[in-house]
Amino acid sequence: MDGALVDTGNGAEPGGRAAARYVGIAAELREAIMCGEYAVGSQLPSETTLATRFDVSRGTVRQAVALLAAEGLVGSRQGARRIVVGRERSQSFAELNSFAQWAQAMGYRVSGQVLEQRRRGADAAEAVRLALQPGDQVLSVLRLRSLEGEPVMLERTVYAGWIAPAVERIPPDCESITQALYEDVGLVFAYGEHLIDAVSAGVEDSRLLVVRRGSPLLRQRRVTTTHEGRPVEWSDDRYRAGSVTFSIRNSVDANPLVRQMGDLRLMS
Amino acid sequence: MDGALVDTGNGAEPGGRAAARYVGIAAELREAIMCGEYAVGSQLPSETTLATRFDVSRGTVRQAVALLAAEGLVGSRQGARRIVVGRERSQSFAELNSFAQWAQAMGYRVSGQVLEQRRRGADAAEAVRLALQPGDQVLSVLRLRSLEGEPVMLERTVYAGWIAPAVERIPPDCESITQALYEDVGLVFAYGEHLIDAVSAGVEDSRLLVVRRGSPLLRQRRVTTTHEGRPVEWSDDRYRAGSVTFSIRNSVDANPLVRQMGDLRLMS
DNA sequence: TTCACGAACTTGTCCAAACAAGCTAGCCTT
DNA sequence: AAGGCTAGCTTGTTTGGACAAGTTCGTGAA
Repeated sequence: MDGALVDTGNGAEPGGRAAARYVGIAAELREAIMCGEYAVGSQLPSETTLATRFDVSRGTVRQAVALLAAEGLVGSRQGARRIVVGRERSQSFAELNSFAQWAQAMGYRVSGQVLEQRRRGADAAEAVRLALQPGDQVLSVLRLRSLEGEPVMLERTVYAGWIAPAVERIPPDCESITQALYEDVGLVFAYGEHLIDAVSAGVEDSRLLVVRRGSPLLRQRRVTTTHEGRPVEWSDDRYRAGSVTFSIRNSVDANPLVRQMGDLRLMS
Repeated sequence: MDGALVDTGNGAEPGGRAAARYVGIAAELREAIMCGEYAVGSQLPSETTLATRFDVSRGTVRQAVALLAAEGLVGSRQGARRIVVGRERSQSFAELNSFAQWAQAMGYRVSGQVLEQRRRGADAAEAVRLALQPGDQVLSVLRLRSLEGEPVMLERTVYAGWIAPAVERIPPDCESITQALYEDVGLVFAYGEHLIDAVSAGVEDSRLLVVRRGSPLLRQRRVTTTHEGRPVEWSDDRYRAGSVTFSIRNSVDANPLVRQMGDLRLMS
């Protein structure tokens, strides 16, 4: 018996085939929507129809359309046919997390440069974010990212000590840190939490991004964790105004985004 | 026979009971997570265990945890037990769409004031966003929203002509337009698409929000549509820096947010 | 003509079962 | 003691069926 011991190494090779049937069905439907075969505002075929067409059970069709719903492409109400609500697709997690992977997917020329890198002890706030003890060793990195040669983003990242050696092995002009860490030590950035707001450019910001002091920057602060929930990095990324826009599609019963209160005391 | 003709008007009464079993199970698990019963980073019981405990099939348990996964509370990998990755919950769609409903849920005193309101013809861009013909009648509204008495957001909204009469019936100091439209004509804002970036305060912005000209504002542009996919409004909301932060939780295989390219030509 | 009713359709919820695929921990060999 | 292997656990995928609940639209009555 058995017979299947092939290679237990890892099943997550890039470009690997997606075995699941419903993923394929979702892809076909997505393609049809993006091609305009199903216009925005129009109805999708019923689940039963699709089940027959693809020769699967209704459950499998439901998984496929659930995927599209999560991407914000289709909406549904009980009793009524599903409708198409959008055309562009939300891309993968990598886009939010890796500047390079996003830019490359969009076909832009991207570059990055480490300006500063040093080990130090974690302060109280960093310790909380990274689930460390205050004073534990962390690696602090300042990186400037450019698109088409123009500096567009300044990245201040703090890595947890346990991943620091791998980060230090990365060449200073590496484009995609995410990818480098995956290839080097197999680290996968699996979960992320992101805070987005607007701030004015400080002295360092304005000098490196080549903008006037006090000019608006879009700030994305994020914590990234592994599959096991272990925090890897805490980062403060600042984009030049106009260089990047975040986009969210949501529906009445599926909403990933939350507004949070700032500190009113700091405002007056 | 039958007997259920109560009111066919709408089935979405606030506070209505959620019949679905899996919603209740999700609520119980969510509660346990937020109470710290399952710590961040720890494992959830297995699906089989939960199925036994709640006396339902595994499929139902899977629906419940899928809900939690969509909220960003738990993560999972095939073969390994599900883990808790976060504690705060993403709230409902209303939060992203309705300033008032968000603020009220957070317990803040919120107010709003219409500063300007007039009908006019839609320009080309508006026509596209609202699925109208250029020149079709729209209602343009300028609203100032305040939190705890402080002006924090300036809202420039364009409503499609067909909803304009209902909007005009709303009193100028109404707190929640979303709620007013629901109560008046039963309109439900079902889907939304949002673009988030940073801009400098213009002349009008700076005067009304009481900030210096050129100071950073967080901008949220959005299109909202009905259940049927019909666009209702197109809005440009600008928040004082520091007053509001957007927050997103995502995972490697569920990501609602997309970064978009700005126009590099406008930057130099 | 208008409105209420109901039949047909469609999505939502739930179950029970089976197998595939990945993970973990403990056992056993080296 | 270190390391490889396997058994058992756990999540992922899929099927087929059943009923509930909401929508749509045509028919028939007022």
